[in-house]
Amino acid sequence: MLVEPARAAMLARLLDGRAWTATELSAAASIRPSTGSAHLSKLLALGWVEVLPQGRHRYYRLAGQEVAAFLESFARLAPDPEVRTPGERRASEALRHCRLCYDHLAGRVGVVWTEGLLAHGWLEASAAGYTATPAGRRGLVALGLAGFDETSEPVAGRTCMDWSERRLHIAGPLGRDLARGLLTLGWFQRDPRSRALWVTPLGREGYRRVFGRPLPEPPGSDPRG
Amino acid sequence: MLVEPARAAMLARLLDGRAWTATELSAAASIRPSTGSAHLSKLLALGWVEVLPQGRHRYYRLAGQEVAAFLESFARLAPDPEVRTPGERRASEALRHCRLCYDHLAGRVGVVWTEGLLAHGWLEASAAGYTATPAGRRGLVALGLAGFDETSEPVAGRTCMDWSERRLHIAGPLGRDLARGLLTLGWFQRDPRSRALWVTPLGREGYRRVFGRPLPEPPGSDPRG
DNA sequence: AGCTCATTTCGTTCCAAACCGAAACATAGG
DNA sequence: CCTATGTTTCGGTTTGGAACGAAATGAGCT
Repeated sequence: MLVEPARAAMLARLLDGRAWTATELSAAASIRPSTGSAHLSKLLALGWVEVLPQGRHRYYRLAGQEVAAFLESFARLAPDPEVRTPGERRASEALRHCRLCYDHLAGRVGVVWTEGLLAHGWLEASAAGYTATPAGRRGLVALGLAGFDETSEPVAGRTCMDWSERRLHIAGPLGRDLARGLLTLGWFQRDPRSRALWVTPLGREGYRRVFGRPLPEPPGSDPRG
Repeated sequence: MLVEPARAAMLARLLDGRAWTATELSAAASIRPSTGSAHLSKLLALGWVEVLPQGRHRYYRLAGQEVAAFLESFARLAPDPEVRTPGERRASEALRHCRLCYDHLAGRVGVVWTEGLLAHGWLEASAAGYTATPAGRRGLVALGLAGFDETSEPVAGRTCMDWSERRLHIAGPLGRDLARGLLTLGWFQRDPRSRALWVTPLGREGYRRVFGRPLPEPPGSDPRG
């Protein structure tokens, strides 16, 4: 059941790709830990989440990309939850602008990054999705990203349909490595309370340097250059 | 809710891409029409199905390819429903062998058709999925398929992940036209009670003629040549 | 108009499951 | 050991919604 509010809230929390404790997930769903535990054991039985016991904590995370992709595709179909307060509006807008879709960039920024890489010849469309070109590997390594050097395996990625933009963006191993690298580089910063990502000044400047044009600003932001 | 048995049965029935009356769908779910009507109005409110009133009948069908793709991806994640009786086993095996996934071929046969067309150079992988090559268009037209002549729009298709085979196959407009054409040609025949497709002798012979090798038989079938 | 049949609406019953609090269990740390 | 904390299990309450039958609605047919 996906429309069950408590489970939906827990799964939404897990969609940032991180592992969360049972108590944290229960809090995210505004229910008591005992109730949350029951939900988590159901999700565990379904095989949608997996658990990593660490000491007295039990960290839950999504069981894999397939589950994440399924949940994202559900978000694309489900009617937008009602947005009432200004705070909710801001949060929703932040998600549409840039977020983690399990392990890769999504939202407006994820899409323009993907399309920029394609236009730049750093990414190539293949049967199943995307592949990094030799020029792209060199370029990414030059930016300081690890895991794209020539000696390693050919890095492939699949496509992922964005529920907010309704356009394709890069996912799969390639998308994951790219997002990881850009986070490590400090071009993006995680919102600790959601799966939204904030573009740092470093990231904005880096995008302009690589692609020769400014990164789109989130609507409603201060329109200074 | 997708695990609700009645709704799941109705949606499974609709996954063959056809439109069904409220009574037929209720029967497929083994519930009374009044109960079925309540479910259908919920699905309607969600935007997952749409209704086409015709006389005193109201024909329901899936609201589009996105919904169908979502339901198929759910089937890929959900644990296989328990198969008990020999009849259920036969039905399940028929679905795995060849079925309609909303509007295009799926199952083993859908996958080998796709891979055959690719190997043959009639289909080409592109960014978003597949495109028919000029040679492919000529070949398909020569087989008697409509809608692939050179003068018409370039026919593009997207990929669809098969829940039973876990391999990609051709969907989208191209996949739809291909399935329609092959049905019209009499190479496949619909099972009136499910979304299974039966390969006719014509279809078996046609496949061998085009691809130079026999179509895989469903396991457990009579192994005569 | 009167009949039939498909569908929906309404009223009601009933069960599954969502929820909580208390208690049990497990692990970390003093 | 003993305590503090995170998690699950257990009982019990409550509620949402899935189900049915009866009646209302609406479209075709004669």
